[in-house]
Amino acid sequence: LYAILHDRNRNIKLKTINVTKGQILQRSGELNTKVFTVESGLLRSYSIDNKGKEHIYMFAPENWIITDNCEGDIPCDLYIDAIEDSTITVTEKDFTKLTSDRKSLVKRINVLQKRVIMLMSSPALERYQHFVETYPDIIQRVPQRMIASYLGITPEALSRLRKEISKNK
Amino acid sequence: LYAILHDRNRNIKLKTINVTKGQILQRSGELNTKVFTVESGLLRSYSIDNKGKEHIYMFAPENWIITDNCEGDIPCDLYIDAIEDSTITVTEKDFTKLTSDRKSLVKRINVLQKRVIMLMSSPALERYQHFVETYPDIIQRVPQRMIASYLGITPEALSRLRKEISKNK
DNA sequence: ATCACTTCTTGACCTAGATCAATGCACAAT
DNA sequence: ATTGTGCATTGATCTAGGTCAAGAAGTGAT
Repeated sequence: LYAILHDRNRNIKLKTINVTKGQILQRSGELNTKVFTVESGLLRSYSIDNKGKEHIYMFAPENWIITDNCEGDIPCDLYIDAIEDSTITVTEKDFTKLTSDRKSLVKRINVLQKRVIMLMSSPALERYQHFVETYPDIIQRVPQRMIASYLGITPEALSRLRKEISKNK
Repeated sequence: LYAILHDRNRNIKLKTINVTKGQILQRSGELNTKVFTVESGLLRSYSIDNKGKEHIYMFAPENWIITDNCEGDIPCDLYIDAIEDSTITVTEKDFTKLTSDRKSLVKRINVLQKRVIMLMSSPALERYQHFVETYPDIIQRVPQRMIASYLGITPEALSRLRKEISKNK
């Protein structure tokens, strides 16, 4: 499928690239028309608030799609970079119109819904436990401060939470 | 279009109903296969945490679609009820597979993305101001405690924020 | 081996927002 | 008119988590 569309040369760029840990693929403020599909490795997207603090919006391990979900001509909010050396496929957003199906969009909305609900209604401890259960693999692969950032707390707070948990066992 | 599909009688129920203020359309824990399209009026979806506290997930004024975004056989997390007397169209989720287009899903993801980022990185005051700018009409139509719930704070906190704002003007 | 760099931890203190409780206020029902 | 009933406000206090600062412990580069 990819090949066919590529051959027809419909203004579609589709390439597989290798990125190294730390490499930034996308910056806040840029116009973004790219969607990244992770073949191997781990990416993340994050915003930086007006105090300069990072807030991780999403982790993208193997087989995830990651992008800043913004309209074509509006500068986007998120940075995207590689947490591990990764191999990724880069597609234009308008190409994903053809491929990314309803199902995966709905799935993404599901995840976001849970996220919003958790952020509003659960204390940090529960958010952490939920994260551990839901993404046990990611825990192993990223530094704790990133987990903290994803959970919306400071690394210090997470450290104390974990201490508390290990004490109560 | 509706009429045609309806006529063909493909297991699709599509009806327009009137609901009165306070009427509950959907409860957490139920299996939900419905999508509500608001013709007129105002609905909301919300979760109730384990302390019994409501957290508004979404407001749906005219022309919005509201549903619990959960898989077919998984009990859902959200309640949906009417804040105003409303006229709504009820469709089955599998019907929306045919109609709800990519564009509206993507739009929804946009809104959620902003929401998550705001929840994590902005203090209550900024979230409130952002809400006022983004949904000026809704402010007029719902009690403050619901705005507070949407923002993830208590009514008391919102009251004090507003006091602060009016003082500084 | 050591220096630089980053992560994690711990302690002391601070603050945004929560909680609890009382009061005032509007408006609907009798 | 008056008695609810729910909403908004205000005050007093409390707490989860933030901030700041200082170690400890791991990791890589020279």
